[in-house]
Amino acid sequence: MPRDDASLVSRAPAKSRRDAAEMSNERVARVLDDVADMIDLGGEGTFRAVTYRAAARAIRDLREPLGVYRDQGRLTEIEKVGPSVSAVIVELLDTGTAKRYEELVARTPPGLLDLLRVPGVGPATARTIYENLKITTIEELEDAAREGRLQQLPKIQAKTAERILQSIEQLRRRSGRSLVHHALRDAGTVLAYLREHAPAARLEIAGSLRRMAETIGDIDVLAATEAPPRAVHDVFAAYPEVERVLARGETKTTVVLRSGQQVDLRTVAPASWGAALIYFTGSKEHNVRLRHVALTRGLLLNEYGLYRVGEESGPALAGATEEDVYGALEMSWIPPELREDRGEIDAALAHRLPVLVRRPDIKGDLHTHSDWTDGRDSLEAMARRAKQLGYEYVALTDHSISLGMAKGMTVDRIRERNAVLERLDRDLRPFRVFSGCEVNIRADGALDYEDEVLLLFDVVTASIHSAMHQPKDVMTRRIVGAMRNPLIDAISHPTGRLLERRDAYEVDVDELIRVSAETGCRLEVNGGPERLDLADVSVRRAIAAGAPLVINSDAHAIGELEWMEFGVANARRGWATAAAVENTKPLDAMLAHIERRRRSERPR
DNA sequence: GCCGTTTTCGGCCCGACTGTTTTCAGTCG
Repeated sequence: MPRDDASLVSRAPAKSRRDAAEMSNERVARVLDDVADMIDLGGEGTFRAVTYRAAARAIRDLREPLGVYRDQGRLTEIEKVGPSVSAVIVELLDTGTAKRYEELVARTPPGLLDLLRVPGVGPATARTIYENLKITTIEELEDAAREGRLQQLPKIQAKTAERILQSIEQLRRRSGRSLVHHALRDAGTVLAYLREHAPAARLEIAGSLRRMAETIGDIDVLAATEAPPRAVHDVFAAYPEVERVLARGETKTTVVLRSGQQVDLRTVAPASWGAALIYFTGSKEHNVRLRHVALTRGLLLNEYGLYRVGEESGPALAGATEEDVYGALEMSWIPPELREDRGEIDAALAHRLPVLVRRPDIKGDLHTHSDWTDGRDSLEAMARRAKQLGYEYVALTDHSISLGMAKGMTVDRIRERNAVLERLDRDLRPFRVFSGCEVNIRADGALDYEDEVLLLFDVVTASIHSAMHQPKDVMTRRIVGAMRNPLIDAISHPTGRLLERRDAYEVDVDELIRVSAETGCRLEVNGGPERLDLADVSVRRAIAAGAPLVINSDAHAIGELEWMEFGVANARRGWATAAAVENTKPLDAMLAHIERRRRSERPR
């Protein structure tokens, strides 16, 4: 979802009848989130805001459209949806807006919601800033901070003003790109619709989504058809989720969906399918290098095919499939995840591309959460789904004690939880269920638990959840300290970045890689679509240095276990083979690892 | 605003961290 969705104007509910009839769960959830923000800004009961936010989240987790719940009179069965919220939802579904929402909009200064997007600025600060300086835009906030006006306000001094300026800069660098799971969801529904209705021989997603890039710009859809492509484009433009058509030509249509996602459809003849798929998959840099390789052989490559220079109007040497085109250039076929001009073309010319890790290579997920802390499903539901997904084992790694927000586990609760896990472990054999923990690394570098408590677990991953603004050397020492404890198996989301939301904290990743290779403490490739941490380039450096990796979903609900796929894609983008990833190893290797850990057998 | 009873209000996740404060408010997760 593009970032500018966050502005008040673009987030306002749709007014037309047609929109109202089809207001999506996401759209309703966003209005409820706005209501919560505006309640906070107005200073009326914060718990009311908490409820709206909780309802929005529950709605995002629904598996059916809200319309179905309304029609069956089941709206109040949704968590946190009572009489008031359900009335708002019904109004939204029926009319596209709601009185409660309109009233709040009317008395909230336009643009004030935007101030909340600045990390470090919450409702109280936003209100102070507005009441004293009448500031309602991020631009005005920036000016005021630069001119020193901000720090004349109560509770705001130089340091706070400085932090606000930094946050605004971060915000500026955000690009309005979508996270991969959002883009994938939109792409899936578009593709399903086209496959059912459009007269096309082939349909595929191309572009950054096919390359499984960290974040996605437009969704590119490629269609092959013998017939004149007009009919395909007509069907596409009539897709019910289309909000507006930006461009409409003979072979290309660009639309914006209700979700805010832009989608391009292009059509080609089947004989050009492979060449077009390469061209529209990119990256641009990959294509440039590829065309250069073609030219050195006296060939010309474009989206229609591969030709001898000067014979572009004649028959193509290749073009129907990607394999044909790469083959005609005497190269191996290149997996889309590698097409970034980072050496893959030379490797393909030498037929020395690595065999990349695949999702079925993964034997177990070692970072998952249950409703014992901040997850949304039970230990049993998580374990059973993990088994269904074809793994040999799973570790439930709920949060440690200091994450109050996540109901961190006391020693008593750890023992109680272990009893449940032991029963599951017996019941689901030969599948194995391990007791794990995501232990917090505190500001001073200490772990939340003493070693004797860490020994209550089979699998422990450590991570940073607080004090993210420490200097680089302090932060690095903090993490390295955890890595040198042989009871710590891995470091989760090693840089703490949240894509499109928060930069990585200052940390010497190369030092983490070095210590990882030295101690065997693994570095996690986190599959959470808003983390994908480590970044692909760091994954590649880790592999080169011989640092052991582990790919995890960090799932907080059963549906999120499939985020493993994103972690695998990210590892592939970092050229990872199965051998570089520890949790591709089978159960007996995992059991041996747990046994070694129990005896603390690891270089420190 | 919801929830779950101790059925008609009181509690709602709560601790760490930061910056501004000498005891706490705001933000975050």
